[in-house]
Amino acid sequence: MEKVIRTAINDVLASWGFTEVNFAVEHPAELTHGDYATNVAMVVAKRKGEAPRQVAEQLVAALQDQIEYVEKIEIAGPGFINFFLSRDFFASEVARVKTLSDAWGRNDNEIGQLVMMEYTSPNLFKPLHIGNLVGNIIGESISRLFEFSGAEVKRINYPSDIGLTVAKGVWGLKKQGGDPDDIVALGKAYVFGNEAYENVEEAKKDIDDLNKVLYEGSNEELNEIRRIGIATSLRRLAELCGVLGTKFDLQFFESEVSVLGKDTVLQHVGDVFKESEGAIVYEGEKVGLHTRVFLNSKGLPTYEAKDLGNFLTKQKTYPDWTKSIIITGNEQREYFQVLFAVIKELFTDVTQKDLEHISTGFLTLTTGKMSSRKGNVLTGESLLAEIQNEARIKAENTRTDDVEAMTEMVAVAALKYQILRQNPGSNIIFDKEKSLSFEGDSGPYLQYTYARINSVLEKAKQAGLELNTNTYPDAPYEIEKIIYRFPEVIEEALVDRAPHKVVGYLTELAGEFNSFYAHEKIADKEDINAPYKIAIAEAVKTTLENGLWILGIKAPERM
RNA sequence: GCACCCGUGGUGAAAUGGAUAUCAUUACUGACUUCGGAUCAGUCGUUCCAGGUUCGAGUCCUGGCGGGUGCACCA
Repeated sequence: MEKVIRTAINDVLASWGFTEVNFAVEHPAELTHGDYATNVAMVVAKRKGEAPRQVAEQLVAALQDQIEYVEKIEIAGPGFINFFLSRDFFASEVARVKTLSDAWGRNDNEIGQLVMMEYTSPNLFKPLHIGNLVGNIIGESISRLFEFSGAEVKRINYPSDIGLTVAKGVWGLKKQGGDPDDIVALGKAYVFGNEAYENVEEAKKDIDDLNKVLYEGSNEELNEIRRIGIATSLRRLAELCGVLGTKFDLQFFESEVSVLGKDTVLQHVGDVFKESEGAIVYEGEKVGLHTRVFLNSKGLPTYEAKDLGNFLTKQKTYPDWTKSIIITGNEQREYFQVLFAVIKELFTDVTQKDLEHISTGFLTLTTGKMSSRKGNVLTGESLLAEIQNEARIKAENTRTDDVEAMTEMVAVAALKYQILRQNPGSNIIFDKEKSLSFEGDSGPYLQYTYARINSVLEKAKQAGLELNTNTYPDAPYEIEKIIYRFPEVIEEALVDRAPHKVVGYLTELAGEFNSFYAHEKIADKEDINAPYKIAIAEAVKTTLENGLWILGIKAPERM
């Protein structure tokens, strides 16, 4: 509808000889200002040399009765043009939701795109970091937005299986003993190794040497410890991804890509890279960035060279890629600018495609309750576990037959909602109480609303009522004015890489539905509008279902 | 030191340069013999400071103040 109005306005502007006018068509904050509003009159007023209101009057005259479903056009304030949609429009949208069902909200804006989406990317030998968890949740949601818009998405995990972190873990296992097959022992070994590295000069040297030995692969015993530890970490990661709802298409390991990265760097010493103090560096200053080391003075590839190798490996695997998106914490923002500058300098054909880095904020807790658990650092795993413990209590009070499944559903919803409710780049202050409160802004609130609709629809069915969109009351319900906006929200959320717009929309939809529910009896046999109210309930259900899918939150039939 | 990001009710957030800054929560008030009260209705309360650009600034520019992050061999 927005596009229809936009096109109609552009046609009029073209007839006046104006092209490329940058104006907005949006939903006004106030419902009294109509369903859509535009500022176009104020934008062209200057170019046309007339007062905004005067321009608006001419536009309204030209548009009057020209747009289907627009019933009334008004001029307001300094020159806003407000469009009021007809009652039939809302009814036709409710009917459309029913028709489209699973496809409701989808578009084909990204059709033909092959998106390589890299996210989560943890350090093996170490419990899943809180940042990895945040990245996973945001990455999965943006992946789904792309898929909902017709793109093909390849989910890629790029775990670090070699390097200092692994060396610390292997060293810890050697020193302390412990079975590399045991995830708990692995975690302890890493903590031990990390502490020693930071505090004991001798240990630091040991670990650095061990790191080099692991790179070379020259010690069978150490190789074996590393191999088993990696397998253990990956198993654990797969478990967590299962709970979170992510399935990777591919995993590229640092150890696999590092040779390619190193060779590429060595081939371009002199033209792209320089030698400096025994290391091979890229001088980012020439493009307004900073210098970074690609090969250290021992000749080992750093994160930089490995990431270069990672990019090349991805490119080789998917030669037809059109977008490469990497999601990490925002402390790596400037780093990725340098990396992208290097890639573009090395491979000129890449400039035709999109390299994108999406950065996520830090997650901290409101209360000291979780973080102060003595000695325990907050990890992605411990956060999820804590939420699950609380969620279990709630799940026991639901109407479900499967408490374990419900616990997981509610816990994941609570966590994902809190992370996805705000702009990906801004820091998240996590409030466990609120996340599970089931009231207001929360994942479980959306799930509850969904389950409730389902229950009402069940009741209606038992009463022998059937959905029908042919008869409806003269005035549209408020909820109808929210439902039809879903596809627009999806489009905007993808363009802005902003799943939080979907969250905000669904929360408003759920709130509006609950209000509708409180004021109108839906399954009432005596009511001639009951079939239409059922259609509305059905439409909200479909919208919630599709929207929650974008967020990676499950919609329970009962709870 | 330099660079990047950020500063919105008590708290947590939203707002392609648009109309009276929105939502949730807290506190207070009110509504259930009800299709699920895990609900609904209402009241109180906000753009860090100083300039500038604009018909119009939370948003853009300049300068402060406050916070976070990054800046050579970690990832």
